[in-house]
Formats: sequence, C-alpha cells, structure tokens
Amino acid sequence: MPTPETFAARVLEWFDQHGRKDLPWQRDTTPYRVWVSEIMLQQTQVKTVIPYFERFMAALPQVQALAEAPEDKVLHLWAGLGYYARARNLHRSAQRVAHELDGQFPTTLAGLCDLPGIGRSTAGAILSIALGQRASILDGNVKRVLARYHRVEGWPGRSAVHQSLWDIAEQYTPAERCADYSQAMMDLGATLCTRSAPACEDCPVRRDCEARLYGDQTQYPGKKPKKSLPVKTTCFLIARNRSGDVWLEKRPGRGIWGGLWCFPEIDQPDDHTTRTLGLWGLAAENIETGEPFRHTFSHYHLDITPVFIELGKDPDAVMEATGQLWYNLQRPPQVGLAAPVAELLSKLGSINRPLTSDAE
DNA sequence: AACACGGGGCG
DNA sequence: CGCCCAGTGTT
Repeated sequence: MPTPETFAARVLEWFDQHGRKDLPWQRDTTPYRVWVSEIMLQQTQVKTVIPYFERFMAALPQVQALAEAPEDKVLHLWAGLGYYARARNLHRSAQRVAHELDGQFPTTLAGLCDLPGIGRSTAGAILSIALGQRASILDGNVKRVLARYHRVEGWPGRSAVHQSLWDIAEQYTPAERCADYSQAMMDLGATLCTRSAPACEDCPVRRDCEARLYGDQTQYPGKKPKKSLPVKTTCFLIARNRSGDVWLEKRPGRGIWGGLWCFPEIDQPDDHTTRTLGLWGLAAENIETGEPFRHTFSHYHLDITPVFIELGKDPDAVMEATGQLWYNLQRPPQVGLAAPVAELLSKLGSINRPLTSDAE
C-alpha cells in the first residue's frame, strides 16, 4: 500500500488536471458561501444546485443578509430543493452567527458543529475549503471512494462502519492543500467513482483500490438493510371443475394486482370456504390445503395458502360472466395473471392431471 | 419504484 | 446506540 501522502498526492495531481475549479462556490470561498453550497449539495446534484446557489447568493450575499431575511424569503429561495428543514436551520444558524458571534463563523470543528444543520462533514468542508485548515470531510461521495478503496464492509449508517470511514478519511487528509484535497475527493466520487459503473480506468488511485482488484466495486459502500416488511396472509381458492379448468376472477383496477386475474381469496383456510362454494352453488368433492408460500411486494410479504378444491359437478355456463373465467390449462387464454397465480397455474399445468388420486 | 443523501431527534 | 425522517433526483 502507498503511504497516505502518496494517496493524497495522486488525488491532488488528478484534481490539478481534471478537477472542476470553476463552480460558483469555488470562487470566493468564504465560510458563508462554502456553508450554503455544502448544505445545498447534501441533497442535490451540482448541476441542479448551481442556479439555486447563484440566486441565493444574489439575494442574500452575506450571512448578515440571511440572518435578517424573513424566513419566508429564505424558504422561497429554497423552494424546489426539498428538505426545507435545512433551509430553516440555515436561517437559524445565520442568526446565531450574526447576533451571537459578531458575524464571524466559528473556526473550530466543535464551534461549527454547534450550529444547527452543521455536522462533522459540513464543518470539515468549511474548515478545509474556506479556512485552509487540515480537516476531513466524509460526504456520500467520499464514503464511496474510501469504502471501495479499502473494501470497507457494511452500511455506513452503522456507527462502527462510519467510524472506520472517518478514520480512513482523516488518515489520508494532507496537511497541505487541504482545500483542494477536499474538493478533489468530492469530485472523484461525483465524477469517476460513481454508484454504478465507476470509471476506474481514469481514477488516480486505481492501482491500489481493493474493490477494483476484486472487481466488486458496486458492492461498496454496503447498502442500508431493508427494513422488515409486514407479513399479511391470504388463501387462494384453486377450484377445478371436472374438465380440469381453473376458476379465475379479474381483480378491480386499483390496488394490488389491479386488473389482473387471480384465484378467489379468503382470509382463513377453513372459514368461508364452504360459503364461497355455496355462492357458486356447487359442492366440493375434495378440499385440500396446500403448503403456504411467500410472495414479497415492495411494502409487505404475503403468505399465501393454496386451497385446492375439486368440484363435484360441472358448473353451468351462466357462471362465466364478465370478470370470471374457467382457465383452460391446455389452451391458456391471453390474460394478465398475478405473478404467484401464473406460477401456481404453470405447476398445475405441468402436473397435467387431476388433483387427487381418486379422480380419473 | 427503490434508493441515496447528512443531520436532527427520539427511545 | 440504532432508528426514522424529510423531498427530490437518479437508476
């Protein structure tokens, strides 16, 4: 592994050749301008931020102007960026700087972090970029670069992972040119070391990037664990007539599986089965409860219990109304099927014989 | 249609 | 500590 100095030198050399140096907030790097740009960039891409930043600075060129502005004006300037709590924090912090700190920004990490909306990374950006101090940043771009470079496992939202990344960030932060280094690291993450399809060929630290060595760059940083989804249950009534056709119903246009064809559903395997069958006016010759299986949506798991029903006699033709059909497994109609329904039907079709042994 | 983003706030 | 949240843009 190269020394931290070598890492920083490579990054800086790349920045000299390829980094962006003409962005609005890169000119006149006062704490105020760096601060506002950092807050905007937390939530939005460079391209989108530029016009907002220009308008914001034109309207409120110094921290005093922001402090004195009515909140409505600040929010108006922010409108479209989202996360409006950040605009309010910006406003409150400006008032603190203007009224309690004599218009001077704090020049220490702790002092900056005391201001609402400024955390360790934003403070590090202000210290390094505006004040030229040796201070580290760790925004989403930098996290991605470092997590890949060292194949840091785990989701950065976990404190141990976050801490490791901070340790690495601080280790690589150079004493000289820290403003350029901070810019460079953010640029690297934003332009080359992107979330998907990173441009490793152009990366100044590709030679020693562990993820690149293993070819698993997109595994880093680790993803946020999906929160456990609620589990709902239902039963599919899989009713077959003596010809082996299966009863399907078209679902309402809205809601889950909207407009698709599905088996009739009941809540409990025992409960309303007979009543449902009674609705059809048909007696069941055989009812068999199958093994439940799970279907997962974006927002919940659905545990489905199939209930196989063999009808004792053929229903009459009247039963096939709009939104209801006997599905012929040999000559399937061209209809949209809910995914688990299609799966069950294809299993039924491949068995290709009646459900129970005592039927022919 | 999920995920990402940095900080605040909560239990 | 770990969890959720806010809003928009990207994938």
